[in-house]
Amino acid sequence: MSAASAGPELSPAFFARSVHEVARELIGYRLLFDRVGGTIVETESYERDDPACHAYVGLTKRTEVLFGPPGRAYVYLSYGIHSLLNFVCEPAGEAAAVLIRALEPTDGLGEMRARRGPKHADTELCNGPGKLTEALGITLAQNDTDLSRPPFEILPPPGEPPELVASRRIGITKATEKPWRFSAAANRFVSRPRP
DNA sequence: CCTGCGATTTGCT
DNA sequence: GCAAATCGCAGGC
Repeated sequence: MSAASAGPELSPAFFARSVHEVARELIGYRLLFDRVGGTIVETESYERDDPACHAYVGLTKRTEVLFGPPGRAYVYLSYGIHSLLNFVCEPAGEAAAVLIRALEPTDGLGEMRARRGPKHADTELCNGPGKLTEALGITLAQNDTDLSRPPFEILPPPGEPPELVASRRIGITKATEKPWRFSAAANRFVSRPRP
């Protein structure tokens, strides 16, 4: 366990370490956006020297957020449709991020259904990186914004963090062998069953 | 239960 | 010009 959280507020220093460490520790934390959100149950880590990471190509207009200071949101458009939320990690000049892949909804289920559609079961509201941003109302407007300030709120687990499972990352074609997908064991809100 | 496909935009080659 | 860190729906078993 690391640390450092004196108050309920999560400081940028939390993100200024190994992206894989942060990705593991985030499981069990609560993520809220405008008071809507839930417990993080699935993450993936991407590092600079990683062919699957956007920063692999170096510094461009798109990746400058990744090369910037830790503790910011990196939001980009996937398949022209979905906004995917990442937390920028490691000191400025490095380039790494944690992709938030699934939440167990705890707050604002009504608003989530208003955005996602009324017929979704609880387990289908936030069980995917594109689904959770839609449920929370996160868009490209949040790219390069500060995670330690409203409307973002990231809170440590109230008790013991859940047991972790590491497996291969999903939906990528490069560096698929890396075990950098982390999820809460036996949790029904993950995006897909683990191997 | 599972597999296949279209949607729709951006960023880099 | 095309691949992409996805999703929902259709259709088959």
